[in-house]
Amino acid sequence: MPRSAGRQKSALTIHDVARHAGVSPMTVSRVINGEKNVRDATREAVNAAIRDLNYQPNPAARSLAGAGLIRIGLLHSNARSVHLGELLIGCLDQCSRSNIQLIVEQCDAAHAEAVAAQLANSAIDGVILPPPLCDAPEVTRALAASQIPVVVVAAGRPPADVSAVRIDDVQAAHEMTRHLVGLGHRRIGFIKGHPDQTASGQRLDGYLAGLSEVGVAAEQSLIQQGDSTYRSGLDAAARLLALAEPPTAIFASNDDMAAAAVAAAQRRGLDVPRDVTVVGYGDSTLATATWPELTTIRQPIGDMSREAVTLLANEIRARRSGDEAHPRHALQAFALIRRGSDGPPKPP
Amino acid sequence: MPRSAGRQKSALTIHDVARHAGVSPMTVSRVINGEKNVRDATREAVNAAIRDLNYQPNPAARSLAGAGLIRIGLLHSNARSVHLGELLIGCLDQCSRSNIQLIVEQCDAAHAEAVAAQLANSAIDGVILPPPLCDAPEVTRALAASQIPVVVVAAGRPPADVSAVRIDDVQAAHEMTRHLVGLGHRRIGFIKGHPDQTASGQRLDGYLAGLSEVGVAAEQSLIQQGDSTYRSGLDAAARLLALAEPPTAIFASNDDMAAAAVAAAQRRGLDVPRDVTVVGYGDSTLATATWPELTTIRQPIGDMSREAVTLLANEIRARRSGDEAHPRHALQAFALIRRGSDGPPKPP
DNA sequence: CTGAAAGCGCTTACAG
DNA sequence: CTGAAAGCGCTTACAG
Repeated sequence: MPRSAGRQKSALTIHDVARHAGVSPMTVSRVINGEKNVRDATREAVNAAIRDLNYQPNPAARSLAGAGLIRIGLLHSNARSVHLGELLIGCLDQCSRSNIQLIVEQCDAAHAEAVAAQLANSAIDGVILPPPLCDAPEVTRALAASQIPVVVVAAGRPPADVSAVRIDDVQAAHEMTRHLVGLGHRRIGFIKGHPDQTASGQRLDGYLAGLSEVGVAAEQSLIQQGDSTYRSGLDAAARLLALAEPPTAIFASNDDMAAAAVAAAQRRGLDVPRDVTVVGYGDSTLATATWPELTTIRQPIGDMSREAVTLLANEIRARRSGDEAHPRHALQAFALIRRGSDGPPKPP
Repeated sequence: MPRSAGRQKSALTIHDVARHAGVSPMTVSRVINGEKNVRDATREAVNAAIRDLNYQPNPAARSLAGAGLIRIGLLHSNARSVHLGELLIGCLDQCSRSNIQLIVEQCDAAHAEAVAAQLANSAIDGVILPPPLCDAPEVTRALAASQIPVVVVAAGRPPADVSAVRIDDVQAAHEMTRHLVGLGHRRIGFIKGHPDQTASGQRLDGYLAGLSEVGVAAEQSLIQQGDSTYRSGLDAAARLLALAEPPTAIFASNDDMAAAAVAAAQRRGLDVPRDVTVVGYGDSTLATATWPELTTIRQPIGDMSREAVTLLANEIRARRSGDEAHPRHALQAFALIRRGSDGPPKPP
């Protein structure tokens, strides 16, 4: 008898994979869930079968049979953020691998308590907090009050009592400064980010370390305050370039402000990078949506999101099985991405 | 024996409701699904029990047992796209409402066939195609060959045989042109988008219509070809501004090129909008990550994504129940967002 | 380290 | 109009 019309074209199941690999369905399940007690040879055979057949586990079945679906909330402050796309791709990817349900919610710091209450009430097991929410004490406090585990992503100095995934902002900014010095720059301007974001301070520290490493004294006039927006970068860069002895390079602590610094330089008739070098930080979508494209520090937001999901899921599982859940801090590798906005200082 | 620690707090089931109402679980299922053949009295008893117990059906169980979970694929060409965040937010939102699984996959037009094959193989029921994939014939053709229903989002001229959600690009560009004319502009430059994107042609048509409406003849030199990138906008705007009689306003057919046009003007020492007006199209994240912020046409990408999911789900359900599925074309409202980059022409 | 059995909560297909 | 049986695809708990 044929399958009824309403039925889906039947997808592959764990049994197909088991048959293909010559093991039991149970073993396939173990491999899928990354359990320990499987011989390497067996594991590889199963993985090969999964690849061959292009098998994908049925999430409904996993939730139904499993120890309870994990539901993770991703709070963001702004749907227009330049990092949101990558952030979502990473979270989604890891969630689908681990059969975790992702609930995405918009949240202003102002309504943190209401949102936390709602999350607690709708059976959310944990929350991921990207910038700038990761640095909003109202939000982390409200979540802590509701006993909801949290992992902050890309915070400069994450609170000790919540999990975090980040890059070493001090090191990264240090390396960028070293790169600039290596190019021959000695007068390097710096544009600080929003004072509430803990990463801003870390990046400044890295810049300072890079300078002192080669015995260059920091100069107050070369360090200008921005607030992470394009507009603030424009003003800060203008101040820098109007200096009696302007910098030969400008290091902005995010890409928005770096793009603005490029614009500010060009407005004064300066060519980037021939007349002045400009570098950014973050490698947001903006870094390649400008000209010249920005030399910048790549924060691997996608991978950081993936790890955040994993950390959070582990913490949730530990809690469910009654174990104590210790917050973990993970550091990921950054990279200096060289594009078109940097070069040696202009010969006098 | 107690439930194992790992198990979630067990929720109410259809059996609890059945017992409470004095019927079989099957009857409860019928009531929940609004089937016809249930006596009114029985139906009411069941509904009362559902209310009394505050019962909520388990979605995982329904998907597993039922006519099959709907799985929708979202194909994107680039994780760094400035629209991806909003697009994902919209799809995710609608999918969670309708108990649909969203699978996000990266796809180059070059590997369209491989991706289509993989999707067909992994039991994806339908695919959403945002720009620029919506205009890639290789992709739509490969999907059609695999019999996978498609809905394209934000295509200028969607193929007649696939569903589509879009705004009226001709009208929108027409309205923007009318706005510029209303401000007093008569020499309006236009930067065309990538020739492969069907929306580019539509936007040009709207611009032309707006001009002819007030009896202004189109001028070839005022219409410059771009390719939708920032870089191309820079060059096109430079050509426009170098004209013997330059335009008093520039209408770029996307925000990337508009941001570039602003930069090009500023590089020539022109103030935007005092010396020259620049407007964009799309309201991408870029529109507010520049200065002045761009006056632009808002494409409601979030809502368009939501509707795309709904359209696709309906088409999938129709197919499954053996009905013929007609592609539908939905038009959403655009809006002219006025920000800081437009003004009246500079008095001579 | 691996597998056979039972069952997650619901719906389908059939029988009355 | 209603119900008893089987099964969706997976995981848990147990046994070896």
